[in-house]
Amino acid sequence: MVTHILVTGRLQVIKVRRDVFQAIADPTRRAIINMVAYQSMNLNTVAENFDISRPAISKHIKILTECGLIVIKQQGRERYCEAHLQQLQEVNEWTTHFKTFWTQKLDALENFLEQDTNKPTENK
Amino acid sequence: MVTHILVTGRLQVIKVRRDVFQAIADPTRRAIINMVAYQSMNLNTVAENFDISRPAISKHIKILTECGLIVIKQQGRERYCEAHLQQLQEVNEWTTHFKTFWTQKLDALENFLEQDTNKPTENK
DNA sequence: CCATTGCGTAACCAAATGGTTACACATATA
DNA sequence: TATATGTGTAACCATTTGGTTACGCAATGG
Repeated sequence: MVTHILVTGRLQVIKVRRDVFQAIADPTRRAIINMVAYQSMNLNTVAENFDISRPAISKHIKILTECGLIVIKQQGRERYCEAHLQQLQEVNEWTTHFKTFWTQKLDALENFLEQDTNKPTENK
Repeated sequence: MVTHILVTGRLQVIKVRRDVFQAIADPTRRAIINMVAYQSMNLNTVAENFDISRPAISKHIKILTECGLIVIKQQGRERYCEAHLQQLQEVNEWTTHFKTFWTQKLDALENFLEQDTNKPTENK
């Protein structure tokens, strides 16, 4: 079911059928994205880079297409995976809101914290 | 099992037992993060803002603590959820790598795409 | 001291996830 | 035309996920 409709740039309508946060939760899918980001690649070539079976990769790619991160271009019997990573903007913006948490080292919160982390009391 | 050990700022060691990408995949957990980011809140108060049960929220918060995004401060019988969002840096950086995908509107790829999206042929 | 509040957790459950093997089928290719 | 290649998908499976209710227990407050 369509959960979002976003219009990017020039009337390019992308129907998102799946939460992009959930799509990138899986490490294999992130690896696929890294792999095809700057070089389109057919499905079998992608699959050869992993230990899991070709159908498993096929499923992952299907999920990525469902949220628009990958677009398939059929070419003869081959299907090329093209990265369309505009959807990652949502993730980038959400995390950017919290950028102060890792850029400001010594805000009041961390000062407070350091009081109990001075002694690195540890667990197992 | 500990999957990462990161040292931030001043010898503050965070043991990450869970992938942060997976932790933020759930919309409820993202809502919790938004809620406590700038104002610590005890668990029951967090739970009151959701339709799901208090134990369900408790589980979500446990997951968030397992990847270091939230730290619990016990205060009497109450447990305050404090946001420690440094881990989101990993997500922010990964998505930032692909920023050109949504900032450069007219790279060769999109030009090509517009050829087939000019007519918004549609599906349901 | 007793009731209430705030919380963790166990036990349970349905659905989603991530993998597999087996098969079908269209496109290349010899 | 026969075979090999590239791929989707069905059927199946174990595990994980996200929720519930029920219970226990320490801290608070009357």
